[in-house]
Amino acid sequence: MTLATQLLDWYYENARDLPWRQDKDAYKIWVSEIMLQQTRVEAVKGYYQRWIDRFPTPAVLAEASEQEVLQYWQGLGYYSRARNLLAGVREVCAAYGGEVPEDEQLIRQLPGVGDYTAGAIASIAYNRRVPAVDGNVLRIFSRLFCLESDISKQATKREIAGLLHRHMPDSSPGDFNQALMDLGSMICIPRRPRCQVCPLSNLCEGYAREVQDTLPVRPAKKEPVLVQLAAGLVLQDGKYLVRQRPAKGLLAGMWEFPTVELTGGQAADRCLTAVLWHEFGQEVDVGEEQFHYIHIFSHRKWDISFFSCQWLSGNGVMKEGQWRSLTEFSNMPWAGPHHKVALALAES
DNA sequence: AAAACGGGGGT
DNA sequence: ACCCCAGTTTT
Repeated sequence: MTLATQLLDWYYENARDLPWRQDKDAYKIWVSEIMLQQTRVEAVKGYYQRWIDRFPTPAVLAEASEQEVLQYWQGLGYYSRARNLLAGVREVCAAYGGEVPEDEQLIRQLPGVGDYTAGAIASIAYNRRVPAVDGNVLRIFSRLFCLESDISKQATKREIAGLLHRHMPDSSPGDFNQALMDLGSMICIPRRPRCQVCPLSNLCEGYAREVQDTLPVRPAKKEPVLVQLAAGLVLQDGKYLVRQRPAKGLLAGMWEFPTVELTGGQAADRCLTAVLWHEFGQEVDVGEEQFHYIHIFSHRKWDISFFSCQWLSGNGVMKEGQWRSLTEFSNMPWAGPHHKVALALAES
């Protein structure tokens, strides 16, 4: 019995039934792999089905507008993935006749496709014997071989890619890679791995040494930065002032209620008034603070106050931004969870 | 080599 | 609260 045999035997008995495992269509595998980058399986399922219903083939997606594509991505995060996927699909239609190339190196050239995703697509859709090193593989192999090097380091990833490649079977390399995903999801989980029911426990050096709970070794976490924002719900004639974020950076291209970063502890209402005047050339009457909302993600912490505003004089010229009803705004790709909250507030 | 990039679910 | 996820791109 080899590692691959033991793993595949377990996989064929215990494989998860996932929407993107219905067939081996390379485009569908591609879509699923992009959605799954840094995103949980449970979160992806609904988005994937909706996406395939609307964009069933590369040709259909290539014809769609970026705004609509972003809308279908709304809430999934990392929006550059959607842009890259759209650009990549257009490239496939233009350069490869709408068929995803079979060669891993060519797949790797597509925007948004890194080493992992190229390996996953090539192995799953085209049965190529290429490794796909993701967080699951790093965790599983660091335990299997008791590797104590930092898995965020490039050298560690290369080492594990080599080990993985050595252990891949000649047949069903795609199943092998997917089996590692399922093992990492159900058995070799980050905390308190279920070694008692693991099909590879007899091969696992980490388990033998009883150090599986200390692996893998990750980099020390960094302190989040606090960013204080004030957001305005500026109303005129039943429509709210919204603007589009810059094409690069945080939440690129997403629509939002106007916000202003508060530095040095200024009063939020005065600061918001000044920015609205500066950006949109008109005076507003900032009302009472509505509530306070805090959102945290990996490296930043947003502390946001919302204000309701009345648009005053009608003389100024709006330099940027648009007026939208709440319904219209809801149908645009909008930024972040704080605007979900703002929408709920505005609707109440 | 390190930072930037979202959001959600598990514990 | 904290962890961390089917990672890639930019700096």
